[in-house]
Amino acid sequence: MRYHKVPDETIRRLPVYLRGLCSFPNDGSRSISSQQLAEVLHVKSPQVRKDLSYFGDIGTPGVGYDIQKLKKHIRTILRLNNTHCAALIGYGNLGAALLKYTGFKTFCVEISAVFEINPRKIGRVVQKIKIEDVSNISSLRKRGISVAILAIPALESQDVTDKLIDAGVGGILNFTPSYLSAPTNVKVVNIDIGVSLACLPYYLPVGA
Amino acid sequence: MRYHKVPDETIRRLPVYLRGLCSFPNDGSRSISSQQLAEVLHVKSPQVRKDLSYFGDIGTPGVGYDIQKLKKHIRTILRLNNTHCAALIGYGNLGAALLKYTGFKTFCVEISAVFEINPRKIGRVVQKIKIEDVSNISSLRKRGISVAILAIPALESQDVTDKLIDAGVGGILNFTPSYLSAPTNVKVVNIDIGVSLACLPYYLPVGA
DNA sequence: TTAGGTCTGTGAACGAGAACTCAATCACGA
DNA sequence: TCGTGATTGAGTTCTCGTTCACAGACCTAA
Repeated sequence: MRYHKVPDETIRRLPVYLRGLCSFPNDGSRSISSQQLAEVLHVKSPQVRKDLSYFGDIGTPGVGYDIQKLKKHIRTILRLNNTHCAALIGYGNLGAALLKYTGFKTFCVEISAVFEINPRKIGRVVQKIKIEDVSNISSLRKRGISVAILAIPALESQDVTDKLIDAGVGGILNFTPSYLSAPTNVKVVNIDIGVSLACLPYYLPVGA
Repeated sequence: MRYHKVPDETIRRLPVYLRGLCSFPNDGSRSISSQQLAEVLHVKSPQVRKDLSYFGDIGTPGVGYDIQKLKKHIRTILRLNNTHCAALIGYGNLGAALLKYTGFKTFCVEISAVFEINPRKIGRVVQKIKIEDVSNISSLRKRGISVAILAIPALESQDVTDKLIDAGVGGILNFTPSYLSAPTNVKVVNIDIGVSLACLPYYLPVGA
């Protein structure tokens, strides 16, 4: 693993590769070429090779990539070998949907704690998880939870973010429409649903 | 408006600018400089100027941008002047949350139709909207709905997408974890929640 | 009317990432 | 053992978008 800096875009594609591999017919051929993988995922084959080459020699020339080995390799790179526990902050409409969302399983991530500010929701048990007060966020460090999903109103987002950072959280998936200020060693990934939707009309044909 | 091609990234930032402007104190100063705007939105000021300059001379040198005029201008560019109606496909956990989501209002987009494949849900009325069968998607054209939000299982995503395209839909917000094949005149914006979350552990400090 | 300060618009430099290309490597069969 | 076909890994080129820097436009005030 020569240590050039790996582009963020590459990291973002790795889960896509992983999911593609998981849905690949496991029986039959044990190997897959960059071209085959590229076709399934709708990217270019040099892209696949370049992405994977950042992490050392994974494939074998003339053959391709061993499917099982590649899956394991990507999981190791992304640190998805053992199940990661995540905290969900905000049990509103979106929060409730995210808690039930099944798409995290592929990536060995599991929501194991839920926090709320609304006293009427605190204490309720949902999906076997007891909703806690946001003041309990400080306990995340000793519980070994270092990833958080933020699904609360914009107004409180920075306050809660500060609490999360204090509690040792190193990665935040931000569904709020606000910019979150955080130290460089904390990774924030933003999902701005409103903005994503607002872009669409621009691309509509002029008549519509 | 000299017609150089506008980068997608610029289009994506425009809604962010718009939201920033909306939350700006309307009273007092009527103008805002690129630097002020940049500070609020956490981007660089040349970026703001460049983005806006793609669409002609909007600001006035020595003064800045007239807030009201700029808002109107961005809305015009993004075609958000009059309310856009969108169709929601899939009333599962996520779909239900999206229907209640209030973040679309800022951008004058409103969900005005809901479709489902599950017969037990069809006919129910939610948020004043009657859930329809997916076969009704073909009626979207004459109803003037050209934007769709896709929140269904991955398996059916391409089928439904084809139906949407047949019905004249020109923009799709895709929450499914699948690649959607669509003609170039149809814009697909992907939100892959699983992938976004799966990226986070990579950035955690090595001990965690 | 003019001088000075402010801020935009834009061409040019810069940088990051994607695509291309090809030498090096491997499996396999003769 | 050697030759052939397939495929990777990585250096190079290309493309796109961001940042920079400055000329020119505008406002204000004297």
